[in-house]
Amino acid sequence: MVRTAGPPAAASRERLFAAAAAEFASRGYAGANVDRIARTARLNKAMIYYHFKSKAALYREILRDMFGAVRAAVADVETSADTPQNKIRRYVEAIAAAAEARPHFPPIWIREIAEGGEHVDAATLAYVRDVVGALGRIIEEGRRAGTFVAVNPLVIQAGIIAPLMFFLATTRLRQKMQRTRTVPDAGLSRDFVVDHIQRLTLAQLEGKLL
Amino acid sequence: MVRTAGPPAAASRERLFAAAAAEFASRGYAGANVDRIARTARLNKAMIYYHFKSKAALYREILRDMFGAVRAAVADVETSADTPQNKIRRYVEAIAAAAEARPHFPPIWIREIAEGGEHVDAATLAYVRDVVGALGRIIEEGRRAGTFVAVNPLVIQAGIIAPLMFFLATTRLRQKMQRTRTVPDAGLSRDFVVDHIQRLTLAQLEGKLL
DNA sequence: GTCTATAAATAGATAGAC
DNA sequence: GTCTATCTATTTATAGAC
Repeated sequence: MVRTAGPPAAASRERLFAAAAAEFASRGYAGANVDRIARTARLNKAMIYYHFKSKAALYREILRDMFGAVRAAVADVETSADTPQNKIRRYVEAIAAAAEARPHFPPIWIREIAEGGEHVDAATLAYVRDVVGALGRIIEEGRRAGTFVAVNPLVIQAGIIAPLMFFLATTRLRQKMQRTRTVPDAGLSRDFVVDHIQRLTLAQLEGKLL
Repeated sequence: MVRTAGPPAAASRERLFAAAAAEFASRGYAGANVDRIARTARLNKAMIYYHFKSKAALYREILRDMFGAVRAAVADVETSADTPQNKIRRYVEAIAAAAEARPHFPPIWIREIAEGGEHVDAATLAYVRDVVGALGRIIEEGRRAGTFVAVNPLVIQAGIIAPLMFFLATTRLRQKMQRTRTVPDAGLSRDFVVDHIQRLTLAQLEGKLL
């Protein structure tokens, strides 16, 4: 089958998806404008309602994509053959990688937390639960092996997600605060932060804070 | 001076302020509705424009109140006579207390982070800078005393703020996830979390993660 | 699949009476 | 200080042509 000269139709849905992700990330659900999303995708507003049911449905699809990716990455880590310590390291790394592959991920996730999961539907909520569930099983594995102490998985999850998302989402804000050079940002690289969170998490799990 | 029977006029401004704080917290700046704010305050929408200049000005006033309170509490801690370790503990406690005194605080702060400080004006930004500056001086004091290692204050600040705000802001979300009882929430009290963050922060500052 | 035009609703802001 | 009524702009969503 020969393709026509213009942009392929299939790509338009993806352009809308990408434009919407960026818009929701920078302005939030309520602040997002479907007209602007369409223009960014070089399409018309009506196309959003053609490809997606509504603004809300479009947003939910983005949420499912985000947490579906995290769930898959984390499931790989859990079922692999590795020590609990390394699984924890790779768990942190996997979430960081999934978030970095989607620049809209940190702002959107952070906002949903602030809103108490207002737009999180049942399907997405199940993904989130699976992610925390996987972490809980890794912790339990380490506990049975005698290397980890018993800790609430939610505490550990919060200790990972919170600084990670904050770091990834605050790039702009940190630059804004730095224009007056009050605080040094040097050394705050992505790898540094991931490494830091890995150490912090393992220190908690190994009971080194008591 | 004898008070009249009806509600005193001075109180209406405060009712609007309180209603607005709750509205901004649960829906974000863009999602907030001035009409709803007025109704919650048992007043009319026009009163918002009488007491405040605009929706944006009202929001900025709330931000200044939030960070002004944190700045004051943190300044007290910094200038007090205490060991650097205790100052760090009290620094965490002071921020937690300021946030708890204002239920709207965690959601609003978290959102501003996601938005890169979109609505943060110069006055508020100065408050934030003072807060991080105070932390930096406490750390430097401990470093000179030989008890702390040199660490970027922003890393420490993020390590405190992120889990703390997440915990305080996710009460609803955690309840939502718990309806199916997949994850236990027991033991996740306010005091537990503050204590945990204090230990975590000191462990970093004392170089115990290396 | 893609567009223009428009309906329909919502929301920020103001005028003016009391 | 407080209200009602209204203006104006924005925005989600749809109808219908191509």
